[in-house]
Amino acid sequence: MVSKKKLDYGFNGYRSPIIPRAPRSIRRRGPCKKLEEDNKLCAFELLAAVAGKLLKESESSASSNIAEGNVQLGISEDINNVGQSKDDNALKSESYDHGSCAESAFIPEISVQEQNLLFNFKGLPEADNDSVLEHNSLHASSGFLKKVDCDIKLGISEEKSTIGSSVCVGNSFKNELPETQSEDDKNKIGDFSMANTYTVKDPVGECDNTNVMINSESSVQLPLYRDPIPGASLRKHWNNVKLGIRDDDEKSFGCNKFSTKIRSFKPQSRIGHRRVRKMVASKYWKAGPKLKDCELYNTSDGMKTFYRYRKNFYARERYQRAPIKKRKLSDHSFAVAYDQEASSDSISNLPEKGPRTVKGHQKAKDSHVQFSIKSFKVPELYVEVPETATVSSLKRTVMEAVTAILGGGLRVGVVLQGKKIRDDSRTLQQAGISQSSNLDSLGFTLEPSFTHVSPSKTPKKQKLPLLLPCDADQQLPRSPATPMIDSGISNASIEFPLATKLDDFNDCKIISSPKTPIDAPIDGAVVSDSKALVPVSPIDTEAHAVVPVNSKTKRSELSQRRTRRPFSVGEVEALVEAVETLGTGRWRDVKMRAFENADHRTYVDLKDKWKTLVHTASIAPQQRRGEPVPQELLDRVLSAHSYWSLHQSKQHGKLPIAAPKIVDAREEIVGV
DNA sequence: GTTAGGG
DNA sequence: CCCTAAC
Repeated sequence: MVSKKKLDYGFNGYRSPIIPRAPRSIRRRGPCKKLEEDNKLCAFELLAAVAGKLLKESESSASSNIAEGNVQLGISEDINNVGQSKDDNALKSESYDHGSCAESAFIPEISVQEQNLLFNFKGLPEADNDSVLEHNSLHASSGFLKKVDCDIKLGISEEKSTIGSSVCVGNSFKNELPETQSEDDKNKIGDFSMANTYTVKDPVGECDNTNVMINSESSVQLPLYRDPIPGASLRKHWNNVKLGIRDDDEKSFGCNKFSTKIRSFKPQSRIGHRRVRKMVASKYWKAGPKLKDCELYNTSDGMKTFYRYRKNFYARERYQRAPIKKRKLSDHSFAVAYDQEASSDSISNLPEKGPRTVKGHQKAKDSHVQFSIKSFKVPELYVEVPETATVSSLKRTVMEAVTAILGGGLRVGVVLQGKKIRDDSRTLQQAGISQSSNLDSLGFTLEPSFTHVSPSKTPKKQKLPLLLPCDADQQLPRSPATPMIDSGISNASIEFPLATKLDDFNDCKIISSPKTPIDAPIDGAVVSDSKALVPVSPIDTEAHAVVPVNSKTKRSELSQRRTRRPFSVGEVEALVEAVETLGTGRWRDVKMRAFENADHRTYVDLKDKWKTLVHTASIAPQQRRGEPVPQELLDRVLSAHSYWSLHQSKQHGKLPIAAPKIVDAREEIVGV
């Protein structure tokens, strides 16, 4: 075997050849397998079926009592939970086992360590202070039949000494289910309620200070696609994300307002219906008229993104054969645990306050404005599961999709009057955010910070630290957020509650109202019929502002271009080394050999790098840019390149080219 | 899933 | 780096 022979390729001596594996080209290649897709059922259909059924059945029940019932259910349930360990407080997946809303998944519960959970419901003492607890199902329901809003506020007030930022996570859902409802449905709804509710022991007590609890009108949404019309889009979103201001007159309707807003900005629409109809053949779905209107975001870009995710899922699965444990919602993963800093920086709104970029920086006496973010809408997710998959499997799949999005890294952006506030060090005052000014124009955005989904195949490999605490043991599709990108909250473990709102169901209808004319175009643009659903992409406000109307930088989507990670000299060397040995055309092997642990370097990257190296080596040094690569390496690049060009690495397991410089020293030896 | 190349 | 065709 030639492989064992030592070949002298240069003056530098031998290099023990490595026995390369047969080139992939001659390795067996399985026939195309591509039907998984065919065999898979659109998860939506499944979900839709459930939802549709639910709705259908509920069409005959009265909703008014639902409202009340909800609250009660919620409360009772919650009460039981209160006092339990935080783990117990954590979301229970079971909580949403019932009635799934295809449209969105909500993670109703919240588990915040050591936090105070405030469940506002009618009757909640709002007096002792200025806190304004708005919304509330009961209030709302009384005023608006059929609407039930349960808001949960998580008051994170760490001894007033800290920022006392409180994030109120409200999961408001409205049941606009018509008339009556079967017992079953009630139960379902009840479940939602329960899930959504988390209660409170000491309602306002904790807020008993000068803090003003701002109504959580804030809603942050990750739009699936970018709105072609910048301004419009922005406005849309921002408006929805405004901070609630205490308003006694309206306190009871906070939720309603909120929901309305949310609806208003759903891009959606008609196309959505169409799409749904197409996608979901389910009779149930059809049976659920209300659902019809649910919007489905869909764009080719989004789909792409999705596929990207999916790819990852697959990849992960492949490497982590171990069953993916259903993630326990209980761990802080999805808990609405906002890092203090993060929350304070991006979520809280303090009227008059000094610098507050640092936790604990505040004076206790500062008055705070607390506002809650009712929910973060989870971008549309698209999952596919075989018809034969188990429900559990479906759940897991959805969970993974969600996790991929949330876990991929999100950061919060603050937008004020259409402008993104980037300077994190500025105080709210400096940034122009004060209660007296334009809270209405204040908005928050969720931006994906995961620039790439790491194709990491080595689960064991440790991920970047900035991930959530629970990250370690989680192999779920979570990509290490790129640190650089994560500037804002890199060290924070922020978890956005997924919220699945019943709200969405109802929204559907309301949504249909031609909210933003601008939506139209969008809809029109949506053509893809494929069932992909996808994670939405957050809008890049900045881009919006600047991009011309047609601009549709696909990049702005979720599928952001990975951050550039220039190869270091060391990497180049490793690459050269590997290629010298393995030859070109075997990038996967090169990857394994030299970049096994570099999750961010895919074999494609290596291939590309090699390509550029060859180019670089071919051009005059003056024309080269970037970190200079030692000429020596470039020489080796050329040598190896020419060598392997002559000896197709594919033909036989070739020998490595050992010596730099003198490449063709003895090519013939390689034969055989 | 990999490769090879164009973009 | 991305995207894709081709394998």
